[in-house]
Order: sequence, then structure tokens, then C-alpha cells
Amino acid sequence: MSRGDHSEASLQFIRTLHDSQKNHRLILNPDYLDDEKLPEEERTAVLQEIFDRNIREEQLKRIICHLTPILDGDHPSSLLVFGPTGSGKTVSLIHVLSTFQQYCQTQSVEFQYKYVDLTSPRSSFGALNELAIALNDSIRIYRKGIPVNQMQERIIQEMNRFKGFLCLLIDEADNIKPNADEFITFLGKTLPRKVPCRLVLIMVTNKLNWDKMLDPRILSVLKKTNMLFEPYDALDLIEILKLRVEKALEKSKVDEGAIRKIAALASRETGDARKAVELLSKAAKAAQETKGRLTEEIVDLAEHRLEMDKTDEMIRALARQQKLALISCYDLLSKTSKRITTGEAYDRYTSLCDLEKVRPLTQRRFSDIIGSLDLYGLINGRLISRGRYGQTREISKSLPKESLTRILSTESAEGGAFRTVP
DNA sequence: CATCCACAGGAAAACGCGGTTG
DNA sequence: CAACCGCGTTTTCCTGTGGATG
Repeated sequence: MSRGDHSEASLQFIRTLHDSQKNHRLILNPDYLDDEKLPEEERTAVLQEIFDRNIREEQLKRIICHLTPILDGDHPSSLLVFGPTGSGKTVSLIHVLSTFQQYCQTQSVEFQYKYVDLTSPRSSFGALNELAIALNDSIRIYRKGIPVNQMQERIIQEMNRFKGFLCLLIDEADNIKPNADEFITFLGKTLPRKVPCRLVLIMVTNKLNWDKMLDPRILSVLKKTNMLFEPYDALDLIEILKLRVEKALEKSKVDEGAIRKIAALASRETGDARKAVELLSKAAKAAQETKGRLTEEIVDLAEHRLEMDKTDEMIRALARQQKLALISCYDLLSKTSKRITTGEAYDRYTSLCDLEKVRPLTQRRFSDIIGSLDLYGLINGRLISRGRYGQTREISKSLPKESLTRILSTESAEGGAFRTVP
């Protein structure tokens, strides 16, 4: 009997909750807030709209001007594109090249472009490998273990299939780590001689002085042209964000001020469009959980939360040794409340390693780890000299209490996990 | 003023792993 | 199978460094 009342109340509860959730509904299409999860066609469609809004018009014009000689059969020089991350270099170039390729087909000019992605750091060998994959979409993936010359031979063979103009778009070219010269020499010097097609190199980097690190002799062979991508300014970002809002969110529930705030925050930092969209996504989720309206206050909240999540994620992603180092630092810091030195931290670290049955690293290596932790902002490491008592990094904490407790909890929680790992 | 501590940090060699080749 | 290759990681060895101290 009371059962009926009870379920009636529950039903009511469910109904009101559902209704309120419906009212709060802000995110209509979450896919548009995450570039990576967007299907290819949709992605290009979004990009198309961005370009239609004349956001990167200046840059597009410049690229196209550089390419147009091809239509008359002239050979443009290779191109070096600079620009900070998230300024739309890759996106713009791919857009231009693919449309240019289409146009060339109608004009019966032989033109093809291949995209070589070096986003994750690679050696010159890895770069060659990537190039080979880009050239030949077949399943064959060349693995490590074969000499470099042979690799180059295969690429030359592969390239013999192409005629006319072949444009190589090399993304994040600065990621070729130890000997970038080798790869670039091959590209700029060896290949044009041994291959029938006309090669146009486009290299993308976000390091302004990258070309100065290369051998000057290679640069003279390349006959390159430089091009600079300015970061998006706040107005551009507003346009981009508005586009996303239209696609993904219930527009009427988004404050104009909130968008402006996101754009301002992002442009103040680096002008990175990806970061702006990420913040928008975070803010939208936060808004949906509360009142369902995207306001400036929510943006503030989301920014704070995003930062916390980042450090959290950071810590979770650390390697074992790094984590151990971090733990030993904070362990020591919490006990002494005084400045500590690398040596002290190292002592604590070795004993901790003993406890975890992990072979401790050398102090030299430990010093590097401390350096990396400092770089990540998980620790403040300042180089000081204490006169006769030597020179040390003075280590102090830089994390809020919330993260700190979490570190200590992972220490105990993953202690067992550590031990099971051989 | 020279000394000397306790490390920083560069260079190079060594190691280990995952792969190919003959 | 041994020999070899590429490559990131780690160890070994090394030279600097800046100011309190005698």
C-alpha cells in the first residue's frame, strides 16, 4: 500500500528531474566541441565555414599566390611556414592544397600533394619512414632495422611513379630530433636529382629560428620562401567560437560575454584555437551541470577546473621514476617545511626506491628528472649557491593542497601496483 | 684573496629492446 | 641462428659554478 505511494513519489521525482535536465540542456551536439572525434567530412565542412568567414584570408591568399605559378608550369620554391601552435597552419595548408589539387584537375595540370605528419618526435629515419607511408598508402610499413640508404632507395623508387608536380607537406618539421640535416638534405638535394617529378616542399614548424639550426649549405639548396602565420587574435577567436556554438550548443543559452571572455583568455595566453575550443567545451559541460546557461562566471569556473584537471592528468601521466621523485620531494617538504636540496631529495628517493623494490637511478639522472618536474610546474626548482656549502637546486612546492593530498593517496594506492611490476 | 663544497649540466659511451637480414 | 641496425634511456666521466669561509 505504501508501495504505491512510494513509486508515485519516485515517478514524480524522475519526471521533474528529467524535465529540469531537459531545460538545462545546453549541449546539443558534443562532437563539435572535440575536433578529434569529428568525422572527416564534418571536419572539413567546419573548416570550410571558418575559411568562408575570412578569418585566415590573408594567409590563404599568400599560400595560393605561392602556388599559382604551377598552373603555368613554373616551379615555385620550397616554402617554410612558421606559426605558433593552434594558429591553423596545418588546417589552412591542407585546405588550400586539396582545393588546389582539385582545381589542377580541371585545368589538366598534374599536381598532387602528400601530407607527412611528424607531430610526434621522430628521428630522420622515422621521418623517412613516415614519408614512405605517405607516398604509398599500401599496407607496407617499413620497420626499424634496415639501413638508411636502403630506405632512401625505396622512397626514390616509390616516387618514380609520380609525374608532374608533387608537393610534400611536412608538418612539424622541427620534430626531427638529432640530425634534421640528413632528412632535409635528402629531401632538398638528393631527391630532385633522382626523381622525374617536380618537387615542391612545404615545411611547417612552430619554432621561428628553426631554419637557423640547419646546415646553411642545405638552406641555399632549398631556395626557400618564408611565411609567417600570426596567432589568432581575440576577434578571430570569437568568430571561431561562435561557429562552434552554433553547431554544438543551444545558442539562446549562451551569453555573448562568455564567448568574449573565453576568446580573451585564450588570446591572452597564446591565441591557440584548440585551447579556446577546449575551454568552451569545459565551460559548456560545467554550465549544463548547473543552471544550463553559459555565463562569464561559468567560464571562470571552467578555467580553474581545466587547470586543475591538467595538473592532475600531468601527475597521472608521469613515469614511475618521475612519480617517485615527485613523491619524495613532497614527502620531504611536508616534514621539514624548509627548503630542501637535490641531495636530500635524492637520499629520500633512494630509500623510497628500496621500499618499492625499484632500482634507483643515478644522481645525474635524478637531477634531470627534477629539472623536468620543474618544467612541468609541479615543483619549483631554483638554482642557488650556498657559498662554501655548494650549489644546489632549492626545491619548494608549487601545487595546491587538493593535488597534494591526491599525490599522497596515489603513493599508498599504487605502492602495491608498483611492487607487482617486475 | 684563494679555496672548496655539492651539486649542475655537457659529452660520450654503454645498454637494452625491437626489428631485419642472410 | 648470429650479425646487424636504429634509437631511446641510462651510466660514466667530466668540467663549471658562485659565494661563504678561513
